Amino acid sequence: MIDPQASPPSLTALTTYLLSRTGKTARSRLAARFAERRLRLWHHAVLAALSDFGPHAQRELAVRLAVDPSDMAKILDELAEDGRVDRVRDSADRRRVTVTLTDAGRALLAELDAEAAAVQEAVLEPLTAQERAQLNALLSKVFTHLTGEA
Amino acid sequence: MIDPQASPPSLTALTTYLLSRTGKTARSRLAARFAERRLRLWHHAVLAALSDFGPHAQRELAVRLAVDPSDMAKILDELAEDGRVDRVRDSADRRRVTVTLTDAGRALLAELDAEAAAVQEAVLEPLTAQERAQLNALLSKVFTHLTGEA
DNA sequence: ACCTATGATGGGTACTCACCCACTAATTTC
DNA sequence: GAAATTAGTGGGTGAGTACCCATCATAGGT
Repeated sequence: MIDPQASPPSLTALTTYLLSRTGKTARSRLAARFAERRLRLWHHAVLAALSDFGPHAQRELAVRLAVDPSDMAKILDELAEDGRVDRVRDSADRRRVTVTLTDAGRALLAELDAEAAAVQEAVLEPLTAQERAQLNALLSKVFTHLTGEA
Repeated sequence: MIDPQASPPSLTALTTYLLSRTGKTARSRLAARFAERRLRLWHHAVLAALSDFGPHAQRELAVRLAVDPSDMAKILDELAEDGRVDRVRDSADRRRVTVTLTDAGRALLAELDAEAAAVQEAVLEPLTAQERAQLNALLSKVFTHLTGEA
């Protein structure tokens, strides 16, 4: 019987391969948890953006998260349906819709954050607190480099 | 104007978020390079597995790389069409097909490895050699933990 | 020899995801 | 005030992916 887990060493030697694989499992694990609530990762990102930056016009949200405005509308539909966000027409510019986080939205965000933390705990389990800090610092460098160069 | 690069801090604080994002860009960059050759990442993985472990029966390859046997057949179709692998019926068990890397396959693998190295160089550019070694060691721990627990 | 199990293959399906176009309403420009 | 621009929305499309099933040839068990 062949061990399915044994990936080719010439691949596991690549840091980007490890990055890709571990990132993928982390994302899919969280996505699976969210799916039980009929939510996707974008819902979490939108709630987080609203919490971090305050109310947004829809288009601003879409630009910030690099999502198609049309898709953002659909995501907000679902969040608004459950009362997680409020959408109110801007009285100054009646084309715009200002999106605000509701209390229910804040509550949901806290739950989703907890889910994310739980997944992270499971993924980073073999690392000490020091190593986790190291990893985060290294990845932050890479991330800002990647997002900054585009 | 809103900066599209500015992700919510509460997300970038999550190591798994950074893991997911950086892994995704690394993978998609390499996939884009491979696509120019009409290849996908699986082609690289298959060639690497054949190089690292030697000839395989098709099913063994599929199990090892966790790919559906049906999909493996299609991948090998494409590699065989360009003469990158040889597929010969096993004379002992004529159901099995033994897949072997050809010289042309080895040559292609070298090129794909170079592409992967180039992408990795671009992604990890801001890190020193020491930091890269650290990152690789940390990710290796996480990776073996994740693949081992399933 | 018969029955069951296995390897390879072809074909098709379901699902996600990013993307794009058309349309309406409202605003700005000239 | 007519024309051009912008915000939001609905609808649809195409690529990519992971499955799943049916089939055929071959082996192995009894």
